[in-house]
Amino acid sequence: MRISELSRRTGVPVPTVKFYLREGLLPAGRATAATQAQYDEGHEQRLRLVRALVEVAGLSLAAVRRVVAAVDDPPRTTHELLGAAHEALPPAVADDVDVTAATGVVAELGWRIDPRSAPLRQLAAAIAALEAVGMPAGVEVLARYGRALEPVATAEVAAVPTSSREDAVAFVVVGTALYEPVVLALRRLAQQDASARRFGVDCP
Amino acid sequence: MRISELSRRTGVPVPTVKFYLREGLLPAGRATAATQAQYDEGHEQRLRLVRALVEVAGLSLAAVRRVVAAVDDPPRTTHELLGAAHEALPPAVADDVDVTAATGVVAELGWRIDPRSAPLRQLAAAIAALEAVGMPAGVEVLARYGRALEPVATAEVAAVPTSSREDAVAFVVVGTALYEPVVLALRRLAQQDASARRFGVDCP
DNA sequence: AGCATTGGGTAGCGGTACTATCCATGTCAA
DNA sequence: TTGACATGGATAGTACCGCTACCCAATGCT
Repeated sequence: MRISELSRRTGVPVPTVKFYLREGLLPAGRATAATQAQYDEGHEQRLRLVRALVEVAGLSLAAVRRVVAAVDDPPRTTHELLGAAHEALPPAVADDVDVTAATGVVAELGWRIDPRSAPLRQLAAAIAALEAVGMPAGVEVLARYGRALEPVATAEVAAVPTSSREDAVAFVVVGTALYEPVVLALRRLAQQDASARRFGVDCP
Repeated sequence: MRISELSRRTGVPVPTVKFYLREGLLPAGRATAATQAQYDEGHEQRLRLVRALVEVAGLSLAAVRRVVAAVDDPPRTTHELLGAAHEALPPAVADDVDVTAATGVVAELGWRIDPRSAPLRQLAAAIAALEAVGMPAGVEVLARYGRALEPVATAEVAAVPTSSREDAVAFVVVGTALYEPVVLALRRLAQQDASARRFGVDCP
């Protein structure tokens, strides 16, 4: 298909598709002439992925670029792939944060975590922020959160397909980023339900 | 204290503090003269909150403004306060999304949710995005996520202090926004642990 | 032949979050 | 008291992001 068809199918304006091509978020089409190129379903799929990462996962184009780079050039092992996906995703946290508290939580949970892991620094930053606003979170509270999330993560990792390399890559990268809004929305909904139960409100 | 002291204590540059004052994120100080004003610990606390919401929760200044507005002018009931906090937080989703799938998940979980609830639309948008990239999420999978998050949300709502109005407001608004990075970071860490267990890696 | 479409490129635009500068007023140490 | 410096208040400017508009020559479609 040509660029206008790609645009029509995905609802993304042609100038924006061109912009993504320039930015390297979308691979170039197969050139058939100086002013003609062909795009296929792979391009359409990639374009949908980029839009979903931007609109739903709220990623910046820079983060999207890192994510699709991980998709295009995946590390050798699935475990490393997960690490690459986590490195690509925001929030970026400086290397020099004090991860002591976060490491304590992880230890309490008995998890095996690389001490340079990006999520570890993100957790450390979040803990520090809670302290800064005068709402410190104790290790046992954080461990309760962690234990609640354990079965979810285990199920997710168990669902990673091992049959095909590409399937695994897509699943890990997309799943990590696109399920975050799902988790956040469900947490908020669960809060509303719990709040309705506790404070007793009539819902229309 | 004066503005420079406020700046020194929080690490926020003086011009930025002035900017926040202009934007209404920070209430004006008590003016003692034409070019002199006094700030107190309340200002310092608010400034820390604004910075935490921006840097850790990743909120835009517009979202921060909505959040602090909810803090300053809280609704009557705690349940409505939670709703206000959820409305103030991103992602903003159009009113006209199809919430059928999201409502189905909520029904499966047996939750009592206002059909106009913002998180319901956010869940609907996330489900639609997963479908668009070819990774549709079934009701039973989503319900498993929901059930895992239930105890967390129940514990959070149970922890809302009822003694003081201000404490409740601060807890709900700040807790909702600032615990989201905690949840996301812990989910990623749990994934890394599960991945290490499944794919067997040596961690240094 | 004629005209819209395409690819390819540059330039501009609107929004966000600051940052710099200016200035009249005020503080305070010498 | 005097003079250096800080402060509040305002305006203007900056840097980045994510597009969007425009232009042009080559091409395809009729």
